Amino acid sequence: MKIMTWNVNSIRSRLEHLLQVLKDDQPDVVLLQELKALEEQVPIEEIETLGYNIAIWGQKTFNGVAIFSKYPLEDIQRGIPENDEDSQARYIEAVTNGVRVASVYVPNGEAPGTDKYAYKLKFLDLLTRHAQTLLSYDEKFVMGGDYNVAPQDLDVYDPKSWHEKILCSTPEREHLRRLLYLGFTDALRDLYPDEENLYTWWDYRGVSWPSNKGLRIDHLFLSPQAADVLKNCEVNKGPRGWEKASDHAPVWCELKL
DNA sequence: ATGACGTGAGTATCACGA
Repeated sequence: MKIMTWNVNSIRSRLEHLLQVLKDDQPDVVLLQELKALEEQVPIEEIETLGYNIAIWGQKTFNGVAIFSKYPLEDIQRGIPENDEDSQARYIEAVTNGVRVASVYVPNGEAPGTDKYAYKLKFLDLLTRHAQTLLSYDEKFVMGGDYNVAPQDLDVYDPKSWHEKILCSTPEREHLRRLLYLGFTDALRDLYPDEENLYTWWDYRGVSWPSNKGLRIDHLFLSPQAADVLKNCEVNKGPRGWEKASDHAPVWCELKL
C-alpha cells in the first residue's frame, strides 16, 4: 500500500498537477494539506474518476486537509479530538484498508516569540497527546503531513543561516521530537539515515529550487506496526519543477501489508 | 533586508505562508 503526503498550496490552483501525480504515482492513499478551500469548492469529480474515496476538512482561504483512498474511508475524524477551541482545519484522520492514517498541517509559526509560534507549540502538544492515544491501539498508523519543522540540521541546506529561525528553532524541534519519540518512525530518515540534500520544500523566491536550497519539513511518521512493514519511502521532486508548482514536493512510503 | 514569490480575496493592496 502506497501512502503519499503533499502540501499542494491550493487544491484549485494545483488540480492539474494533483491529477497528474495521482496518475503517475498511483498512490493508494493521499494525505493533502493547504487546500485553501471549503469542501464544496474542491473539484471532487475528477478525483473520484481516478478511483478515490474522499474525506475533506476544508476552510475558506486558509489551511484545509484531505484524505483520498482507493479503499473505503471509515471512522473519519475532523480536527484533533478534545480540541474544541481549534477552529483551523489542520487535522483529519480515517481508517482505510485496516490502516489508520492522518493528514496533519502544523502551523507555520511565523517566528519564535510571536503568538503564532506559541500556537504552533500548543498544536504540537495537542497532536502529541492525541497521537499517544492512537499509538496505544497497537495498530498500523501513518501520520503524514506538513509538520513545518526540520528535525535536524541534516534536514536544512544551510543550517547556519537557519539557526534558531522558524522551522528550525530548538523549542519546535523539541516538541516534534517529543511526538516522534512516543514510538513513531520517521520513514524517510529511517531508510536514509545520513543522506544529505533530502528536502521536501523549497522557497518560491530566488534560486532556492534550481540550486536545491531546501528543507525537509514534510514527514511520514509510522507507528511500530506500520514501521515493521515499511518497504520504501521517497521524495518525488518532479512536480516541484513543473510550471506553477507547489513549493512542497510529494513524499510517499510503501507498506507491505 | 519589514526583501524576494505565490495564493486568495477582491479589484488595490493586504494577510499569510515558510
